[in-house]
Amino acid sequence: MQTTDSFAQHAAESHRPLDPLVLLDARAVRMPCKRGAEICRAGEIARFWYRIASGMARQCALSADGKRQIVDFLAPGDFFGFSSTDEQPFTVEAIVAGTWFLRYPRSQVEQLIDAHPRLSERFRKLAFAALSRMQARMLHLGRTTAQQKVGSFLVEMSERSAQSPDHEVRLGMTRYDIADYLALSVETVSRTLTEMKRAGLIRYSEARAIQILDRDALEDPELGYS
Amino acid sequence: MQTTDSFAQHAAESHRPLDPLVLLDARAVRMPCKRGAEICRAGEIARFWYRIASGMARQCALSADGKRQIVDFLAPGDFFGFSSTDEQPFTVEAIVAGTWFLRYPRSQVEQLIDAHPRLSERFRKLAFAALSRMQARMLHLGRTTAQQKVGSFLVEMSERSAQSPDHEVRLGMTRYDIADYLALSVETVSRTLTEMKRAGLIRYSEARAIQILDRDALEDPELGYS
DNA sequence: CGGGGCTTTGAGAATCTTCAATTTAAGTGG
DNA sequence: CCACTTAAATTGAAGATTCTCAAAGCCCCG
Repeated sequence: MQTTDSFAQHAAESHRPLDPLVLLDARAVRMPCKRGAEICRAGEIARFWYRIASGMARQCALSADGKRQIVDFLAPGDFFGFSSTDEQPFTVEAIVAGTWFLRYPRSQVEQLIDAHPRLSERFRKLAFAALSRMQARMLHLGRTTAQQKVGSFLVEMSERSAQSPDHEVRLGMTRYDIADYLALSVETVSRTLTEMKRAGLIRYSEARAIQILDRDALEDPELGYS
Repeated sequence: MQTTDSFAQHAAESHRPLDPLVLLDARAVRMPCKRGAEICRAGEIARFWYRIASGMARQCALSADGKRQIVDFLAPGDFFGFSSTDEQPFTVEAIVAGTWFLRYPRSQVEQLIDAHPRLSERFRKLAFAALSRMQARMLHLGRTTAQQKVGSFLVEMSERSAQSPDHEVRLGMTRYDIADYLALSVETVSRTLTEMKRAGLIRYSEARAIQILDRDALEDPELGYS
């Protein structure tokens, strides 16, 4: 259901003698980047497709009036840089130190896709999955209260990241990024998290690493605080 | 940039002797549906792809707790029903009388796509475009104030619909649908529209047909009312 | 012409934002 | 490695916006 699954899928299907994704990875360049560094910029010619190898990144859009807004967070395994035109639609920036990404030359990838129907299907479904995920996210952002927004955000992030046994979510991004993404003020995000901590729904390992104690209450605040 | 363009693209490229989309349309069944009727339902086996021929529809998601939310409005030309799994991800319902849609058998379409790389590319880009549009919409929904949400919604709808010379937008959907979509209360939507009317930014032809008088002010409320 | 859904308007309560200040964490250079 | 500098997170209080509850008017359709 998520692009994050792509690594798992890859592993699961590796018994196939000739998985075309291997051909694709042979064309990729693996690159590091620092916290805050730009991986690609909106408006540039889209000569590459990308995938996060490790770390985390934010995908930003620029509105007409020049304001930047985060439209997605990218975790290891996530592809990005797709465009229906020749222009990169979004800017992507690393948000944690030690972020690595893979860069695929678009022209070569498209040639490969044309030659391998299975690869074509794979990428079509990749795009469909990204689309579903994006629409599913609108469910979260479309929530009305800060409690609901932050709660479903935490649950979403925990589902996207590899589940650690203690339900810890390593967020990586700052409160400012979360606020931007959820269309809330930083103060409200902070206050809401504090409130959830007080109510026993979450626990802090660090400011950016949170343990989920009551998942159901996060998804539906009615249950948590009466 | 929008899936709405697909008809225009089709026309523009019709000089080609064998546009593969023609092959695809030959497999389609054209079907009418009444206002409120369900075209497809979330959770069903995804045996078809669909396209709106005329009228308008709403795409709804069901959250875990059973609440329905509108994640997109579909206009003539828009494809839908894509899934990365075998399940239909969303429910789609007609919202105006006289809505017609096209239904494409998925298995046949996928066979055609495998056989025609150009068609494959077309659908890949279709999915990418839908993705961009979805993310662009998050810019709108991510706005903080009701003024900004409703304003950018009107502008978006006017851009998606065929531009009439007097900048009239035929919305089709009710205030309830708009409120659901923008995560606002019906009353706030109504009050905001009334306020915009008073400020001279819009004019009503009917309740669901609105003329845009000051597009810039709608996109950036700072300009409109000081 | 009656009914039901849709739209609008009002007023009070709840929520969120803004402005301001403090505390905590992180990064830098000596 | 520590002191220093800057960024991030938290908390408080006042003001603005939005939501909820309630009711009235409108309009299409049968």
